[in-house]
Amino acid sequence: MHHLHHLSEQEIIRREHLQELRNLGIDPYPAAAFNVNATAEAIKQEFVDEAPEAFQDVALAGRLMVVREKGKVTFGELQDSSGRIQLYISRSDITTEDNTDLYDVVLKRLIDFGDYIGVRGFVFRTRMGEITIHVKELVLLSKSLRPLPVVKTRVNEASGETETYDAFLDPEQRHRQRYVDLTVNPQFRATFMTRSRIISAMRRFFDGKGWMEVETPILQPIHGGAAARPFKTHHNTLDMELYMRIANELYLKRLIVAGFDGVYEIGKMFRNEGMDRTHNPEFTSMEIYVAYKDYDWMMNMVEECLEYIACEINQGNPVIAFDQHEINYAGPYRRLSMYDSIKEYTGIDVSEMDEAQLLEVCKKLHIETDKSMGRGKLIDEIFGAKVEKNLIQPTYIIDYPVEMSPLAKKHRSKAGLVERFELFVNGKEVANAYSELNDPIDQRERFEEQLLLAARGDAEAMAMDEDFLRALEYGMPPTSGLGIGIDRLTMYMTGQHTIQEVLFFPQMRAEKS
RNA sequence: GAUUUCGUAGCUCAGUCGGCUAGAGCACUUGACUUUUAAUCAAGGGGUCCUGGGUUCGAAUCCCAGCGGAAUCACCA
Repeated sequence: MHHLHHLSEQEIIRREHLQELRNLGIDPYPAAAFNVNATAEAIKQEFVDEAPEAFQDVALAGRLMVVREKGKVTFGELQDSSGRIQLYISRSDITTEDNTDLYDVVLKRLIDFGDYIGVRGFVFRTRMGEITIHVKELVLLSKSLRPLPVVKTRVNEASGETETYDAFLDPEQRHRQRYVDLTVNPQFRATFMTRSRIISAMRRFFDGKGWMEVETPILQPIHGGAAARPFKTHHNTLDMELYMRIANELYLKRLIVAGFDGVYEIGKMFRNEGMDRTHNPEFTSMEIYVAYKDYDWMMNMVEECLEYIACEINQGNPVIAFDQHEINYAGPYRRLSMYDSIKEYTGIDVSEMDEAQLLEVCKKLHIETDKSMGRGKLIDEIFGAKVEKNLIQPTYIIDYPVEMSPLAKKHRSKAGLVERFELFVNGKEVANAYSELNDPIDQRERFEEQLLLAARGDAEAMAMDEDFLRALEYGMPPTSGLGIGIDRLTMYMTGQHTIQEVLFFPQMRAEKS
């Protein structure tokens, strides 16, 4: 956006302040580093009145968020990455008798709420009991030309609770201007910090097992590995249609073919589908493949992994509340077959039914169907409508119909099923895993069945991937694979109800100019 | 994609049944104040009432269309 937006009165005033600072010889955007030796939270936690010696020379930097002028003395609040601490600035401390400009002009008039400043001084406690920095030196580090929303808080003396006034909570503004959101709403910073800790704990867990983090292509000539509609793009030099990946499964399996025992990738997937509070066009998934294992082993591994992550972010406690539910991530989780789960929640045994009978069941249960749906899809519809929402505590649904899972190995003892499980928490899927199909002839037939589904109108059916089949023909060891939706796991582990709250920059419509 | 609902100052919001020059708090400007804390006190400035049509003597308000947001539902993780 190149056009100048109409400047508000306050923006014009701040630009005037900027010019006046320059006229006084003060650079509003100085280049030199300002070295800090403390943070707001650390001081507030560590300062003790009996031993102030350790806090005689502290240096902090951050935004000046609240200013309370009181004549020749000013109180302010400095906000750094850790939190806020009060500043006490007295004119006689920062200026000389013959020139009080730094206080009377610069601080009181030209420095605005939201500016970045650096301060040096000593820590003390005011009469009102607040730990405060007595400022001896003050420098402007960066001028703010737009006024931030003014969110005020105070502690209610009766209840002891913090009350917020004029909160900045409009979702559109918060998401479009996340930098503003995170500046004035410190309560939302914690979610993103936890997200980071979830991912790093997961990495630590996998790395500790000796598995290798890898990267595979995002631009793919064939979109495989999942059922979803892709984004298309075009490479000019190759003059070639490419797809943004909807999954990385087929590439990770190629690496198992290549001889690695365990590979995993944490990265973005892209699906050109609807957006709502649990779906963003790009989302983060973790996929891992481990050779010589099966899905039973994988269920144990997932229990161990999620318990580890939960404890890492929750002070050693694997129980994390979501809504009114106390979700316990410590294993073992309940294991229930797909057919048994449908029987449990509908009373209907669909295990022996054919397509026509399943259509009847759907009709009876008021589930919409269409002609493109095969037997597996119909069973999935019934499951989605009647079972899924009931699975609050971590629950494995195991042994899916073969039609639903073209990349999973046929069940070792149950005909028509595959060795697959999905993990449900809070009524939603958070993980999906198989004993991977490594029989190249079977895999080719499954792809061919997908082509038939595509011909019936299933836009999400998988495409044939000849190179992947070639890899399997060279031989892939028995392998178990797992995918975990990182965004959804983060939602559940941070108590958030929308994916927008766990993404720094959720996709939005173009802003109108 | 469907339904419901919302869009007023930098921010949070009032604005009755259609009726004076569209309001409040915070923020901003000027002034007072050397331990305040939603600081206080005094004075002042600030508006494309989302956009475009329509009805009307008169529209922030009613009608139509559009743009944008939110909620619920449907599909996907």
